[in-house]
Amino acid sequence: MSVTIYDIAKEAGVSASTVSRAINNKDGIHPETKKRILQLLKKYNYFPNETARGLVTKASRMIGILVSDIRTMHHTVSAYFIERELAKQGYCCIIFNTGPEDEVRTDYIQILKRRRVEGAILIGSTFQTEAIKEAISKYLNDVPVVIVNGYLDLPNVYGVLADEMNGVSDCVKLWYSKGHKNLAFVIDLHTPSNELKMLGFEQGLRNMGDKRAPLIWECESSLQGAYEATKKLMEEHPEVDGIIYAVDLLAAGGVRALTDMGIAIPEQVSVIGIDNSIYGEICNPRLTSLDNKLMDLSISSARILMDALQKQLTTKKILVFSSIVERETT
Amino acid sequence: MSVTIYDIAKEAGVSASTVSRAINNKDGIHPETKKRILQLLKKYNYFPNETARGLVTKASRMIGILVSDIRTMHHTVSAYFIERELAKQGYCCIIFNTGPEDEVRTDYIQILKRRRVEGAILIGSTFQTEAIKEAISKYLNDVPVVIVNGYLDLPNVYGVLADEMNGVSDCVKLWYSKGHKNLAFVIDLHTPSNELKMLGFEQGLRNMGDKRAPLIWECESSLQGAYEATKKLMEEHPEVDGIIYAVDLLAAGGVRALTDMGIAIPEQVSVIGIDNSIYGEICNPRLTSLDNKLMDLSISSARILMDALQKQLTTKKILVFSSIVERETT
DNA sequence: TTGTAGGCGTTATCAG
DNA sequence: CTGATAACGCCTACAA
Repeated sequence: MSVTIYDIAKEAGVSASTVSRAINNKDGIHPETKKRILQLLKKYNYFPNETARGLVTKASRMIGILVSDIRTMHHTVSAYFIERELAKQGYCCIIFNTGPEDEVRTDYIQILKRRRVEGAILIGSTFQTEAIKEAISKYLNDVPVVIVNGYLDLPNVYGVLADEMNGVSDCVKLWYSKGHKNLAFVIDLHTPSNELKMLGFEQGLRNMGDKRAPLIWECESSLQGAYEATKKLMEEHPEVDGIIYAVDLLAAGGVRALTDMGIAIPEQVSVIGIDNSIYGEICNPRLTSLDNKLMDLSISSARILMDALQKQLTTKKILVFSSIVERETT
Repeated sequence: MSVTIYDIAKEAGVSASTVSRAINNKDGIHPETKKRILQLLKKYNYFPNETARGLVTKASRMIGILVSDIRTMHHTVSAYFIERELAKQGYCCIIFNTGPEDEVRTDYIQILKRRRVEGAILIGSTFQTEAIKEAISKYLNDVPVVIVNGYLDLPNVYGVLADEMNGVSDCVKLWYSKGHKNLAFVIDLHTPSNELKMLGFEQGLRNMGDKRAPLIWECESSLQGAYEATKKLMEEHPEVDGIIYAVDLLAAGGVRALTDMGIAIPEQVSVIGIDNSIYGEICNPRLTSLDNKLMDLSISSARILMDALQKQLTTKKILVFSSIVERETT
């Protein structure tokens, strides 16, 4: 089908090895010969078959990316920066949307193995499960694996985590400084990441000397879910004057509910989201949000993977600090 | 490194070909032998090297996806559905964020060639340029290529397009029926897709018998850009009572500007976005939007690629109808 | 039913 | 400086 190194060799009247030398510009080849070959390569639009090349060099130069659903805003952003960073280093990414189930994810881990990826990045704390740990140690134990916002204790696994726990704790502190002391935390999925945020919420309250039971409020994982949950929350707990949502999208639904109820934001109820995403800017009033530094997190993940690939010892686990971006809802 | 077919063969006391037969469950192998081999495969966590396999079967089972920037909401959605559809068929996607420049994109097309992808999907009308056409005919002429929302006249290129032109024209009609007749179209990038929307706007006006010059308003491609442009638009053209934005994100910025100016939506100014994205639902009031059926478009793209791969003749170019989803801004 | 031999497109290691 | 030759891991005749 495609033109091979042999076709070029024949045309140039040399051997395949000489052509190979020209392609990979190794020395030990006559400049004239090289020039002649290079012209032919261009003439025939020759491109080396990376697959064949990888077979002998034992390097696929492919990285596997697993993500639950790339449409989730913060995962999209991660995937973007990771791809950019890896492409810069000449790697290419094969991406799979795995959904939430461990069995399906295990299948994809096997697929990555078959494709002989040189490394993998799992985006999201939900990959932090026993089943995934087992799958990695069984099928993907000979290449570095980085988890974005998660970690598994395995020799070849690295973790880059957002310090959302302290971030949320800081949010509580901010509210106290503004006189908002009846706080609620609205959570959708109980992912490891969200659990940590919740912990931060509880710790924040304790730090402020609040002895009451923290008000944790469950909601469906959607704009509408947050809308309804917020309405119910305010009906049952009219004293609430500060709500933090596990992610910006939920906060947007919450803001809408409060607005519809005629509740003044931020005077009567102050609102904070998490992710510092575009959602927060579309929201009216504009959302104050905990910036978990997704870009840094993602780029670091890619870099750590690259370091691990070059056998440079890197930290197994790093933490990236979060910071509050204040807008109009606080 | 990884265990090979030979390792298994040696352990099982058979030849490599017998192992191969067991793996690809071909007949002409003793059930007992097969069973024994299968056990060993499991025991050693053997997985065939797809790369090596691809070399001989001449099938990489990889599809290349090129997208300007996957963070752009409608492209994210496309990439998601395309990946899901292709994965279902056992293909894996290698994705690159190319940015807008033709030279860079040409480089990526070459990379796809080197990787010997079996097909490619280019997401976005901006791939509809002469330079890309040339690159495809030069480097990627032996595999099917599908353009999402675009088309190039090349034997191996297929196009799946949203009928946004008629969609926008329908928006104009809708407005007329509601008595809004001083309309404006706000555009950021002059992509082929946006140009078509603009054409639809102009045609819609003509259909209504409007002889005035259509009011086309330029803006920067961001939430803030749309915000500022809208303010200026309303200052210079206070008579405007209907604005359609090239994409939802811009419309969200516009809605915000109108709200800040104390303009009643939709009574005083009616607003329509395009894409029917989550942005429209976060926006307050909720955005009426032209649904360009991105999901259908994307799934069709993947299906057409699959059909083309199986040499089933498919239409070179299909059109998917858009429809208006009315919410609170009209 | 099984094994042998050859080849997929490259690179690497030797000789020459 | 250049050319055989042997891998890389797998599949597919063809032969046994």
